[in-house]
Amino acid sequence: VAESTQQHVITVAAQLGYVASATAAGLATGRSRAVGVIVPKIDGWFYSTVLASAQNELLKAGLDLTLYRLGDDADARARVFEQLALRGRTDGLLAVSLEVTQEEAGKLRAAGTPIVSLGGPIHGIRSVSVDEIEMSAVVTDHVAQLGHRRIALISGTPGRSDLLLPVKRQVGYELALQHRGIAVDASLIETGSFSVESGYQAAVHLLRDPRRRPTALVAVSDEMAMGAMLAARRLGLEVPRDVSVAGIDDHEHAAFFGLTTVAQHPGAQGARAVRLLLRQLATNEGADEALHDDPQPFELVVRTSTAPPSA
Amino acid sequence: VAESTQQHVITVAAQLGYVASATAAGLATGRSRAVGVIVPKIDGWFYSTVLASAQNELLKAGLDLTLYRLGDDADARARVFEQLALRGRTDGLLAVSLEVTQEEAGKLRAAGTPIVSLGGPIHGIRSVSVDEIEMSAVVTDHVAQLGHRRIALISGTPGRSDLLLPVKRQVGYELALQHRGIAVDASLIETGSFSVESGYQAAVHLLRDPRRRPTALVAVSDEMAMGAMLAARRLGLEVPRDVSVAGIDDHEHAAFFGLTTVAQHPGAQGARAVRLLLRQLATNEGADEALHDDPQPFELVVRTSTAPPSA
DNA sequence: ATGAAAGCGCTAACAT
DNA sequence: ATGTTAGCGCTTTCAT
Repeated sequence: VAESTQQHVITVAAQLGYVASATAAGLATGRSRAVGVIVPKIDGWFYSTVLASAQNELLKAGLDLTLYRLGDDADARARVFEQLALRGRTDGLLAVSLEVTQEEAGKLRAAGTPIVSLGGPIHGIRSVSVDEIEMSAVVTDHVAQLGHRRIALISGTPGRSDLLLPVKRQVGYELALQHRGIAVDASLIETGSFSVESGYQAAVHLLRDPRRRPTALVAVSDEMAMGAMLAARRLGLEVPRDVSVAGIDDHEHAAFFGLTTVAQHPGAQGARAVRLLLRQLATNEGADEALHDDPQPFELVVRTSTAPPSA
Repeated sequence: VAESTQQHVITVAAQLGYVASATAAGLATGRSRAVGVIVPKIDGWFYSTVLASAQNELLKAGLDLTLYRLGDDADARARVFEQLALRGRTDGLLAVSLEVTQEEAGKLRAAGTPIVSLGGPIHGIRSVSVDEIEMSAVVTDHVAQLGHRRIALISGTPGRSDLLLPVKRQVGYELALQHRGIAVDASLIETGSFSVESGYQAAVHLLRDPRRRPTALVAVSDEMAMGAMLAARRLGLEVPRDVSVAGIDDHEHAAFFGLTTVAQHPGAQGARAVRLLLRQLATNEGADEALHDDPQPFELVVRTSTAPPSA
């Protein structure tokens, strides 16, 4: 074919706005150039950060991101798994903080695509996560090491989809105390729902009575820790003079609040999970690699909300 | 065919985990059973709420949601529009708070699918949005009506993708003041970046000097208003005794802060936009309906952060 | 009513 | 190296 003719065809095609049909290509190749990301919810700093970086990484590879959000409603959750079963819609799956029933795990497998999980260990699949227990133990130990003995915990009620998270973090707290020879006192443990407001309420309960007041307060999430700081101030207590407060996560607002916390890096985790998935897609290798957890880094960030007890 | 044979086939198919290939169906029908949602970013209360409800609504209809996030990076933004041009990946597009260049608008149109926009008027396409100017005027007027005269504004620097939003809200503020016969004082206008922290900084600037201090403070978003409340407290001022503070949006934390604001309903807006899109998909009708804005409801929510000036 | 066949628009394997 | 052709797995139209 003559050079000029080729040029002409290209020009005309462009003018007509021709673009190759992704669907047809998909049929022919058997790949959809899309990966599904399953999240429990999308509001909340952790999820949106993971999602943003996953999207970024996928976009670089020219892959679409199909979003599946489970939500609180059991009905919607069921619909998601149904939809996922529609084989061939995605080339791979990224499951974020997902804890699934046996049946759901089956549907996931039935999707027949590579899966990588982030932050939620699903039996038999590659997972990227941090050591929640250790992370929690690290902050708790930091507080204990400052000399505190009456260290309260604002724990969390597990949601439908992330059951283990608060439990693990509570275990870390207990382990750290035991390690320092401090007895775990159940009356020093309150439960919140991961929101700022619930942290506020829990802290009010814990701090209200001056006789029983702890000298330090560890919250299982930064958002609850911020609520606790607000509560302390409202009760006329100064942080860290009257109470130390520490959280877990290194939320985007943590620096603003001067909150001592353990930082994890959801963006990096998301990117890593996607790259893992991409590699699996490229090499078509399934379970050849070690499936066990791939522990992600975290580090203690000491700011101004913790100090030795003033007594 | 015998009844029993039919049953048998169905059973075997189920056992094999057979599911119809969405791709093949897509090729045959010309529809992908997915809609693309374009957002500037996904962190932030407004976007994640819209996204969640859009996802919900789509799921009910059995449609996938393909997420396109523009991000701050021009490169990534360009890639998104490229990707979108891959015709046939989506049956429709929902553009959230999107402001596009001429060229980008062209690519959007080239996608050849129905588009509905939410919160960002794009020339020639159906859009669901609130009257930003009026919304802002309503809070400002509420504050003025309480008797305040020195009313400061924490405005916003427009992001790459939502240029007009802060401008419109500032216009609403100015209009409301003029309406009450109050001169707009440029020294009473600070600019933030929509974050809690930037609201804090802006408020510090505005409130630091007791002689020039405004008696009330309107922020162009609730997050900045919360930052302002925190700043006021830090400066030893009590809200609303020493300064009134009001915001716009009715953020999920607004009630917790006792913040007076104007509520808009991103969830309802998202659901409405999706339903509009769905109808367009079903009826294949393009521009037959009125394209002009479809104003969404909002209402003033008076809480405890505003009161008459104490002087 | 049921079944056969002709595409949908690509990719990949083939023959030239 | 280039051009040709046979599918990919559905939907839909057409003949039975």
